[in-house]
Amino acid sequence: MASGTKLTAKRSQVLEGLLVSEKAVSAYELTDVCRDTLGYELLPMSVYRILEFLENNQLAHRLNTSNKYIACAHISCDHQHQPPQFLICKSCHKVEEVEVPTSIMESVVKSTRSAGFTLASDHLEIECFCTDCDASKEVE
Amino acid sequence: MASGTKLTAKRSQVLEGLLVSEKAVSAYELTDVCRDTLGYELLPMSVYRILEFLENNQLAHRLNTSNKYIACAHISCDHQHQPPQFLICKSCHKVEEVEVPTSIMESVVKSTRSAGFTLASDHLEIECFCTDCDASKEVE
DNA sequence: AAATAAAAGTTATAATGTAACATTTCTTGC
DNA sequence: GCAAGAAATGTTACATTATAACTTTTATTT
Repeated sequence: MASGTKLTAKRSQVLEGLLVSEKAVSAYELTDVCRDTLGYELLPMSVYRILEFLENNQLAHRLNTSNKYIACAHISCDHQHQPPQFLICKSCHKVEEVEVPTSIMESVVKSTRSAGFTLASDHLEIECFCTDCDASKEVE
Repeated sequence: MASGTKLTAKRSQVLEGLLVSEKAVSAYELTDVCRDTLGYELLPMSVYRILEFLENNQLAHRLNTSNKYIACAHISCDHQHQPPQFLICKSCHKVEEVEVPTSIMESVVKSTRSAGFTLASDHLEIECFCTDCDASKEVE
């Protein structure tokens, strides 16, 4: 845990909510999960604040593509990882976290630099359909 | 233009609004631009609908990362392009549209497939800081 | 011109996110 | 231990983004 901060009871509750969700959830959905499934009373404002804390401490990721949150897949690891690449199902919000190959990351950084930009995100988000949702689409 | 649909006056107005904006704008911001800069009266609901149309007809892109919209850089082209990669300044919302190298796209598709997902998006979004905003950050 | 389809208007409301300030809880130096 | 300050959380209000449902207008087709 970084920078003199603490994983308080409330913060643990929100993290627990993320972990039991098993998919990306919005702050409001997470508030519901905490109350309905876990019995924790939290207001959305608190959930937002706590999510920000979890993000800053590498315990959760915010998926900008869908305005949802997910627990980091490497909470219990003590070693460094490559930047994550999130495969996000647009339909059911299931998320797979895979590592971005170094070669890709280099290429992205390169094209970013040559356009006069510097990278601001620690991950890539890819919008997908998972096997289940893809199959159900084909039946249409 | 695809599928028997028409670029009506209103749709042209919204596209014009996107073009004069020169950065990514939200549907509500675009409503303001259309009224204040161009003199077109449009309600946000109409703007949303028209943006959806423009997107379906490759005239605009929705940036999921920031819930904003931008005109396609290749409106007047008649040839096919590689999938675009958007470099989006988190601070001022300036957007650079560059082509995704084939090698990267292949790698992304590959890692997507091997995780059991299929690609659902026609572009990549990269969160960045542009030169101006990056510089102003360093001064802090 | 009547029937139909497409587009746009209108109203209401849902969902997502943040600002500002109050209160409570936790540290820390004494 | 306790007072002072810092950190966390509670609370209220509101801003922003987005969509649902229905009506009216405009365009197309026969």
